Amino acid sequence: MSGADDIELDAETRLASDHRGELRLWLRLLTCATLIEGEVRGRLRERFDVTLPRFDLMAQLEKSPDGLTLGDLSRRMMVSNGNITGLVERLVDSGHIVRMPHATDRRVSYVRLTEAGRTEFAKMAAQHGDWIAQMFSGLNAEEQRTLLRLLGQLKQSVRARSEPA
Amino acid sequence: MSGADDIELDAETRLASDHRGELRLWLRLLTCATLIEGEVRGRLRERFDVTLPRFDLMAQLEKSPDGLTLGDLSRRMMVSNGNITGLVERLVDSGHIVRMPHATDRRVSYVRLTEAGRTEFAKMAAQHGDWIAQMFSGLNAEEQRTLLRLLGQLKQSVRARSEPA
DNA sequence: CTGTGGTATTTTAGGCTTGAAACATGCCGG
DNA sequence: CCGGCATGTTTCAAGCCTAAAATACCACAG
Repeated sequence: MSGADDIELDAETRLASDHRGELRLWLRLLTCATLIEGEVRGRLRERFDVTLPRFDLMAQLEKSPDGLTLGDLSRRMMVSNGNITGLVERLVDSGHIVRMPHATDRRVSYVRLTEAGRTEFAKMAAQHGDWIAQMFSGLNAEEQRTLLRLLGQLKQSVRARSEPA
Repeated sequence: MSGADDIELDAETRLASDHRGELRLWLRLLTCATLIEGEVRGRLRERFDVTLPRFDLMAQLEKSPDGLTLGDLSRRMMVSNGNITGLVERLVDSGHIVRMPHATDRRVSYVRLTEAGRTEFAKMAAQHGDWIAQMFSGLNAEEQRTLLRLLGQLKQSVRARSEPA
């Protein structure tokens, strides 16, 4: 690909390869994500002395009371396998989660919240929801719906053009 | 703003503290950012053997031909000071950028692209623009405008509710 | 001058993250 | 049974990132 006969400047000012609009949009999206993430990270650390990746992992487990394998976690959190190994190790050390062997397949290890982990997570999640809601409160219900829809489209668009697996 | 009379009609299903909609929106925003970032990171590594943070730093310098201080970089890239120190060190080692002392203030150090750095960056930036444009191509011009506007609102909303400095 | 408070950068300790290679098992055709 | 390929997890080296403390310097009041 990239053939691009961008030699000719089409119409008047805009070259065939002028992607400023999309770059601007991407930059703004990234700024929003970075701002929100930074805010959440700081508050979790201050008020609960927990890191964002740990919180995210616990959130995944909360949604799956029967436990998840490390591979499940890796896919759902969209991070590498090796990353999960370390995260799980630290959360086991702190008593928030436990490992359980798979009944028959000795390769896989399930992981789930402990009682203490679930209790702790519930407190954090409640606050977390409030923080997020507050940060999005500058958009009314319809604007939120529109944003959700457009981001859904974007997600599909990105997926379609990245890993056509 | 924020008024949100969510009292009405939450009689049965929706509690006052139900922030599922906002959480869903945040999750989707984060997914989009993660997907795009991962895609860009992978391609930069494969085709140019460069990391995303290095690319980002060079992009900032490209926009400021007269150079930037480490503090400028830290603020614009929204990362910590210490992070910039290490990033700059590696980019100096690889010959992409150079440090220049401030004329009178010996605390500050300016940094700018070398000729080689600028040339290398130009190649990367052209590709980068194409990748981004392609990933956003599932949205038409109007949808992109709307998304840009809503993200702008979100950005303001987050800023207003985080650091009222 | 000289202390005092502020700004720019670096250092430090710890944790997160990746991609690739190594391990450990499971599965299956022959 | 057994070799070979696939799958799940860990290890490894390198780099990214943060918050906080330390360092270096400037400016300015006295």
